[in-house]
Amino acid sequence: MAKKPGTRMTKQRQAILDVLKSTTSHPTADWIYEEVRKIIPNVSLGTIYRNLSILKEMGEIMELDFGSTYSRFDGNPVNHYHFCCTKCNQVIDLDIDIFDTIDQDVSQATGHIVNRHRLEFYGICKDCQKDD
Amino acid sequence: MAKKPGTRMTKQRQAILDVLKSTTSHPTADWIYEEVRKIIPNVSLGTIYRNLSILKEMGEIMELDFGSTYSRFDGNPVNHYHFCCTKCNQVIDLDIDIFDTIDQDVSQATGHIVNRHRLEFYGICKDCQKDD
DNA sequence: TTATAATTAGTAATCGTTATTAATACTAAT
DNA sequence: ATTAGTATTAATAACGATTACTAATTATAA
Repeated sequence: MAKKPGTRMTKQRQAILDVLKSTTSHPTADWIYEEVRKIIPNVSLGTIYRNLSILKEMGEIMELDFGSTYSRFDGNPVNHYHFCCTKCNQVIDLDIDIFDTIDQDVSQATGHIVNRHRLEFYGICKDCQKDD
Repeated sequence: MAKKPGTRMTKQRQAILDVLKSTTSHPTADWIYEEVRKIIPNVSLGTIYRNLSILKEMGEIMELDFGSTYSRFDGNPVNHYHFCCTKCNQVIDLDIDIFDTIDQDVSQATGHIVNRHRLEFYGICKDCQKDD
């Protein structure tokens, strides 16, 4: 873990990271807040947001936004693609290969420097197809 | 234009649509508000939001969200990809071919019904590379 | 025209997120 | 150990984009 000098790994920050690393459910800040409260009952919501921001800066986690009014967070910082169910709003990791040359392709074609890309699919998940 | 029975094309709605169709700059609701005010000075911001929502529902426009706290809107409802400059926050249309079979591919591989996908690239745009 | 319901302007409320502040707790140097 | 310095915290207030509400207006079809 790349530790910037001066940063401390507090029990709050560790708990937030642990919660995020232990799920693949792309939780919201509020869900993380509730989970961390089970470990540190008087943790503050502001602490959740501040640390999520710091952990993102550190490259430990990713922030996702899928057209909702709120963000979701992903404990896996390595690029991967997502499927979003427009019915139940579940976000599912996709196990498909990354287009690893596409950034360079776009860069050459356009002249913009491309650092990363994101790809998302929208539709109805397997579960939601059952209950129709 | 697919017109749902009961919906009216008011001058406000028409103005909002005109403003959006006449730019490729992916404006915010607030920018659209300022532009429409030049035509209808006492138009309300709530009217902007309500109509953007309705026009999106009608398939006339698209709503974009790029990790900001606000949405951007696109007068071109046909799927296309975007480049977002992380320095100046400009959003640029990309003239690259759509992966038109990828939705089916993911659908078959996962069992989820895939209706659409979005692909975005992030980096430093041509303009911002100059002023370093 | 007229009746009906969609739409509007204006404004208040909502809600996710961010900023503020005084208190706390690491960390390193004495 | 004791201190000084500073990152971090809990609690709470503030913020800003968006949405909801309401009475008045206006497009549309009969």
